[in-house]
Amino acid sequence: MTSKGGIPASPLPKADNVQQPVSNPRLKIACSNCNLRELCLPVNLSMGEIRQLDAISHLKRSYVRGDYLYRSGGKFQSLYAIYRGSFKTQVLHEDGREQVTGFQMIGEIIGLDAICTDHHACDAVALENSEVCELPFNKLEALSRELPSLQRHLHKIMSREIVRDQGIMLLLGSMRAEERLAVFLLNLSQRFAARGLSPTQFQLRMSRQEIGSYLGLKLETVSRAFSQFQNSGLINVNTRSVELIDLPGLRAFIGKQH
Amino acid sequence: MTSKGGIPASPLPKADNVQQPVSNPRLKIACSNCNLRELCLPVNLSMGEIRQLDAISHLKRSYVRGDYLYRSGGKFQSLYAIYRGSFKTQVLHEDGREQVTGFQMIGEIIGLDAICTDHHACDAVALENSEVCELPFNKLEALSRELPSLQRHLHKIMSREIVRDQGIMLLLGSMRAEERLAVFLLNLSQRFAARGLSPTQFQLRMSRQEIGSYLGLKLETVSRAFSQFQNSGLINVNTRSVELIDLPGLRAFIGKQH
DNA sequence: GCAATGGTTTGATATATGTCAAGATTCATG
DNA sequence: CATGAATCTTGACATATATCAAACCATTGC
Repeated sequence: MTSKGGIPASPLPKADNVQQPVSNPRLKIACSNCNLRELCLPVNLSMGEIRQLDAISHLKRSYVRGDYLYRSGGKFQSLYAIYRGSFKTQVLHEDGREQVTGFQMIGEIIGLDAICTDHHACDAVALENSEVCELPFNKLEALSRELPSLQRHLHKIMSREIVRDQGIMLLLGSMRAEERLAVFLLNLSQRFAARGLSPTQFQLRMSRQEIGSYLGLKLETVSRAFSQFQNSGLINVNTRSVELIDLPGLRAFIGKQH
Repeated sequence: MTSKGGIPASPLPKADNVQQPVSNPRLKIACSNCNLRELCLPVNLSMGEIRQLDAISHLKRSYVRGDYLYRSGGKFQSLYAIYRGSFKTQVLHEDGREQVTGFQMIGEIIGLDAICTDHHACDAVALENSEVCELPFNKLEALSRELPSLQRHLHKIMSREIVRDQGIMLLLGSMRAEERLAVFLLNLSQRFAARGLSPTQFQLRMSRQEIGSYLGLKLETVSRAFSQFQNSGLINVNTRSVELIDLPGLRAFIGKQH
């Protein structure tokens, strides 16, 4: 989701990874070295505990834009921690309608929707070149019975997802088009900031159509709202590159009448 | 949520509840004797395990319409299993906007949104005379480390909430007013059926305004949609008492153009 | 049983967003 | 570098839902 695709290109110590073939030192890196606090699993865990978690996880192959990480209806095996790149999740309705339910970036956990039925309830599609850490759920559950802090963290991640969804309900149910876009941009900004990236300048990894689907708007409406913000001097936008010029102004815009 | 207020008036064996002052036999009753399968906690648990769960839970006092079970920002202590009656949950935005995020009925678990921050992210308000079982979350977590089936069940409940929310996003993001109401009515119908109540005749416990808030519509639009369904012969509606005359017709209505 | 209150229905009108269409820009590919 | 395919922007117009308003109905408390 950064202009160069994910985390800074700090070299990954592949050579260290010898005595544990399944182990994945990248999980640790993705999660402890990137200002990700609270976003990924190993928070509040000791190094020993992180090693245990490492031992059950493994890095999956790369995905390019459009690749499916999983599909709705597919058998649930694992959660995935995004290690590089970004994904969208979308739900499908029988009648062909589809709705983007979220955009996930580095450090975020994906796949929680599948636990309740043992089958995925949505698609997860790569928005760019991406990699994930696979976390087999059975092993994760077993380990979290051993490690109360991991257990609590897993619960928090699920709860956070519920709260996030409630925020989107509020957005979809009671905000006007431009407010929705402002919320969207400010949320991206905040998430980039949490990753040590610029909160004011970034590349969008998704199309107007995908943003529209997420925000409950048509792509033309999204485009017009971008132009409107540009004309108001709140942002600079050129197709997918965005600069937030007036963050307080954007915040103040939400909730205003007209 | 039933016309007479929740579960059938089977007598509650209060007298049995002597040797364990904190114990709550009602949890068992609410969850194993009411066709609630999968809705409440003790599913897939042995009687011994249910007893352990009973031991950590206790019945809270009654609530009347308008009473708060908890408020946004309040300290998180417990989850609540609805034992009688029904609640709504609502999120509040700084600017005064509020949005109903769900209506919960007997057997459903409420409070999951609070885990991630240790503070409630929404209000829970009684829609009628109601009672809940309080489940102190620390104890629930400790017990679920002991009982893998309880652990899995807790995860499923959280995951189900995520999936439910995604369904509402789809509804809010891409359905027309009448479709939204049809989805709402069919969802109520299915939940009543799961409780052994009539799927076609029931009393609404919430106002047009509350339905509208949940569905992202104004109360007048909700009222018009009800009238429209009545005129089409799909339902009979008189203020808050509803009869679904043509369930297949209602289902077919969703996704239709115009 | 009546008044008062809050909730519901229905109508007339306004408005935000959707729809359709054309042109411009960007991106991918050979 | 040239070509074609996506994607994005902008305009004109259509439409679903919101807004405002009035009447109606149901429930509560006296």
